[in-house]
Amino acid sequence: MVFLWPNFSRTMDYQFKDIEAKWQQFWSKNQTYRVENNTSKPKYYVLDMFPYPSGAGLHVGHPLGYIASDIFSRYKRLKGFNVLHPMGYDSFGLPAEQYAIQTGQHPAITTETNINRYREQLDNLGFSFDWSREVRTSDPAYYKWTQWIFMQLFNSWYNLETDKAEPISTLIRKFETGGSKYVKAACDDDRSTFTADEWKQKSEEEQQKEFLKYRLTYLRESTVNWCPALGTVLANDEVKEGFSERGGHPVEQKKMMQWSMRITAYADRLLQGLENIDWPEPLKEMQRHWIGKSVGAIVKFSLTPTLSEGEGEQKLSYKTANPILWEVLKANSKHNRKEQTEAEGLLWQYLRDSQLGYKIRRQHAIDGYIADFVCLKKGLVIEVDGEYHLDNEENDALRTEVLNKYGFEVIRFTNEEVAENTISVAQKIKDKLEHIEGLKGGVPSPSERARVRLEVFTTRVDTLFGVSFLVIAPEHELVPSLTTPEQEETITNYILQTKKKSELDRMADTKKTVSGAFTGSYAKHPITGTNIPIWIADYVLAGYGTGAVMAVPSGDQRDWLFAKHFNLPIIPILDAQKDIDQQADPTKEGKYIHSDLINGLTYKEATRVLIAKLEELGVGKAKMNYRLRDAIFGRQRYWGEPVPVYFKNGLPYLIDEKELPLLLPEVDKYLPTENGEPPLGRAENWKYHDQYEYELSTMPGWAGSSWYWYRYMDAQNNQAFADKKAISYWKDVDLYIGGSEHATGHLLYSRFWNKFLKDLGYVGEEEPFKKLISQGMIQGRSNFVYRLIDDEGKSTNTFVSSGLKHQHKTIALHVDVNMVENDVLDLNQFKSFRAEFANAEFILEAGKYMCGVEVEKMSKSKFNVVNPDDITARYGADTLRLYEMFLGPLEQSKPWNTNGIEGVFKFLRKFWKLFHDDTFNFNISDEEPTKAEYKALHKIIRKAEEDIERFSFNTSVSSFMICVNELTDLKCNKRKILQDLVIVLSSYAPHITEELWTLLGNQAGTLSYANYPKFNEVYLIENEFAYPVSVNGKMKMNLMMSLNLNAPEVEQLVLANDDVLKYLDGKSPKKVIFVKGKIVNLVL
RNA sequence: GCCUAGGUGGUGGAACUGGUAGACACGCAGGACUUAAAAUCCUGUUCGCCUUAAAGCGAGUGCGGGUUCGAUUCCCGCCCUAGGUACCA
Repeated sequence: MVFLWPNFSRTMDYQFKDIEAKWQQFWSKNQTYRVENNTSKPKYYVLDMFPYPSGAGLHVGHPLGYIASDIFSRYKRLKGFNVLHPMGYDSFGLPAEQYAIQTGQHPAITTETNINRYREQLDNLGFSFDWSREVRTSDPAYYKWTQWIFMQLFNSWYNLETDKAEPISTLIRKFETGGSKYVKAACDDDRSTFTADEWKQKSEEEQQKEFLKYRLTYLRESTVNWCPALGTVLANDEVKEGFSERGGHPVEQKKMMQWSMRITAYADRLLQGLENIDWPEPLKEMQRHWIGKSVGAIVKFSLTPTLSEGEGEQKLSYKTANPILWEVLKANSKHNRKEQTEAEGLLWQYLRDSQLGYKIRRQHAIDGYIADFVCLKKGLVIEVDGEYHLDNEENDALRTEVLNKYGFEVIRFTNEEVAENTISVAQKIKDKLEHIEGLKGGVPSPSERARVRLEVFTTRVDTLFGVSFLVIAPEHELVPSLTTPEQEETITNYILQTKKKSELDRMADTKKTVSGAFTGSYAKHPITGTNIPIWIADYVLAGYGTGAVMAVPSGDQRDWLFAKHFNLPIIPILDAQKDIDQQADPTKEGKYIHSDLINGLTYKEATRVLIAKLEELGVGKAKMNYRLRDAIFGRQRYWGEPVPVYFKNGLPYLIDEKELPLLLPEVDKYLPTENGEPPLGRAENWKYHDQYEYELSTMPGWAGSSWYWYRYMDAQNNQAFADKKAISYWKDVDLYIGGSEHATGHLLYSRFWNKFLKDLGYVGEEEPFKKLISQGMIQGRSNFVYRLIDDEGKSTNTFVSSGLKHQHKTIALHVDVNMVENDVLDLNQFKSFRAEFANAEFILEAGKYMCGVEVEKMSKSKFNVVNPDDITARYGADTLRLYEMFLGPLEQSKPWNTNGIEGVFKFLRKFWKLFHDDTFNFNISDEEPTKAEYKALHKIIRKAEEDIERFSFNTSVSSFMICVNELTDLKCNKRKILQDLVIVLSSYAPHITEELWTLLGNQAGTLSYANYPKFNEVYLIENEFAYPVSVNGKMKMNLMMSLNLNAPEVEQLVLANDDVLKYLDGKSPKKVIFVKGKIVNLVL
């Protein structure tokens, strides 16, 4: 291929426009950066976080990381690596859908338009991406594999014994051979217990239901931000203070059945993995905190009977409801009986009047819940659930747990089961009733209930003897049973008060006010047996740990405040605790006091001894606790991956793998249906095999990005998400550059999926991203003009320069930064900016209008957006690339300021001039370079190498400038120097160097694969050095001396020097410090 | 509150392992070239004092201490800024 370009560069100054266009075309046509998977070269994988293609296009902040990664990739290529440096688009997402709702345009179309614009902008910057590997998450050929991974997750469970994910088939084998007993899994809390025989007798549906409790992706009821006015679910960041960000409509918390990912199974591995990856410490800290592992202990406090004698052993017969809630429950129960569902009505006909031989009650209150049906004698609760448990206020799992605690067993049926086969359901109930052992003596008495133990989680089990009270969350399930009649009113009031408070909480300041209420009950200390009062308080959260804490006022500030406020004892436990009458002292130093069997021990010893003791007594054990929750994996949106699932009898099943991808169906509108179903509910005739309902929610934004780095390895493969050979060659990402805003989202989910894929043997590495650099944000730098206000407070058409504004009454207006240079306003541009400014008058300072400055987020509304296209048009891509790096350290956030760009542009012109004579004729000499010239070159060879390796791009740009300044001073135009300099600079400024590379007589396109010049120390060795001579550490003068001299020789020379003697003031120094090659210091 | 990063001229920043603080660049000031402007080149530019000048003196890396012959760098206490996070037991 021959390029016919005018030979302009031989007769003209640096023409960046033509040069850059020429090489961008050349690289594209010749596929210069196409990467092969089969080479003998070592691999290096450099990845950027791929962008979401928004309608606004790129601003100068976006390419910062791409430039850095491109420099690094080009550098590694010169160093002989086979570098994978791909780019793609995270193209599913909300903005496109929002736009579609507003305009009716299909999101695929607007996404395509945006991608094309992004591509054009990226192409302008001279990146060495291999575009043949581009991925788009919204492309069916891509999301086919996202769906496929979802299916693998659905078909897997987490075996705690092998500590990895395994196919469900291994779980089945375990159930069939040993029942549920020996299965150790990360699973739902409400899993059933059964023997192998019982398992085999279970129906297919019962088995499926049980699997769902183990699968790594499963259905769970979760709370979402539901906005009735918009008819949609909102993300957390779309909700501002309880209202939707768009439109300001009220948002409510609603429970919905949602797909979830069992990321908690991997909590510990996600934590451990952080030890072995080279990520910024703050980012790792964020993930650690997000996972929130606390190593502690569960301690069980038994409860002492709370009711007065006589009452104590009385059976409650059928009065099983919680007395506090009775009025409410009674009303609910009545309402429910009237509004019973069809299925409940059907079933009741078979259960009523002891037809089964047992007395069954319906809508019967137990504690704080209403059971659909209950047989009190046998202690069996029968629940009929809607498919999505729509009626459900409480969490089913919690409910079952509570009922189990009181000795009830719970069996559940779905509406469909009952409706389709009422008789067999009734028969199952009868069987159960006949086989169940039943409650001993019926319903538990208060004292029996009191035998329930209160579990607390603590990270400081060593403080056990400093416990002076227990605090449980107001929502804790045992609150009703623990409340004595005398305290009923107080407790009820407090619960009401907390409920109100949580609503107002957001408005209120964060100042801590102490509040709580005494339940009237006591617990026994597990070791000493003393009575400990039980309180409720809202500083204890129901959702963390066990929802109950043992309060140690001497060691915990919140407990301390509580104790002071309610006049509870504060027990010192360590001899090192100080001032505990002033505040809590959480120290672990010193020896224990007042602490029974651990008196005199240290923290470490005490913890070990106590846990052993608790375990021996069966009242506690060591326990790990995590803050991490399972991740919701569903959005009630259109523009996302469809979930490859259909429902049969209310249970989810996967579609056949051969049927992938499950394509996103066409819909008439991108809004929810009238019944509040997600937009996919609008799709016509969209049924699995024309009969079963598909899942209507789509996958969240992070689905497609949780594995995309593997797709780049083998982007066109339609047999697998990537070929095994490609994966074993590229392995993992060596360098990942992106924004730290993805710290706990994308970066955690990606690690999770990677570990899962590794467990199943699809990939080889435990961690996907070996090294990660988080780039700083580029902020906007806004400019302001100051408009005079007249006496009546009205705006005038006169504007005053920033330096004089304090002499007048003014208001500040944002002014477009593109009509401001070095904070000086271009008055003509300003006048033509808006009609109202056409006749504007100005009060100038020193003949100029100076604008005010503020650093803000870069956004259109603040008129501070700088488009990279404008910069490249004016200065070229090479200048922009260098300038973005020159701005400062990559990891630091900084405002964009175009002010310094001239300096970088001048540098490139100076560099160009080295190769040309005064009339811009290409002019290079083959003479042997001088020592000084070699020195300048080898300094930059080493410096650029060191700086790139530590990602200090700003300092290397400075060093390039120094080098070119030196060579200019030396009037160097020697090939031996300049050709190597071209290679070293090429990763930063690829266009100008390609041009000069060919002018030097090299083959076009070969620069990218040249060899990085070898550094030779010989050129930098000096035999003399201008030693700084300081007196008492203050630098006074430099003294040229040979580097071969040793300490006594130097001392002699220095003390004989006339200039030095001036500083000595006639004294002789007490001591002379000499560091070879560094410094001489005279101590007087 | 806690975690993390940071605080250096008018500005962006440099000084990598305790050894010449302010490299490089912008801006500004003065000058050369030009009819003029742009571009380019040269000189100066931390602050204060002193000086016709050359030179010199003093202070100085958020504040206060400490270690050291020597501290932007290490230690202790405090203040401020940015990002993250929270009644997490």
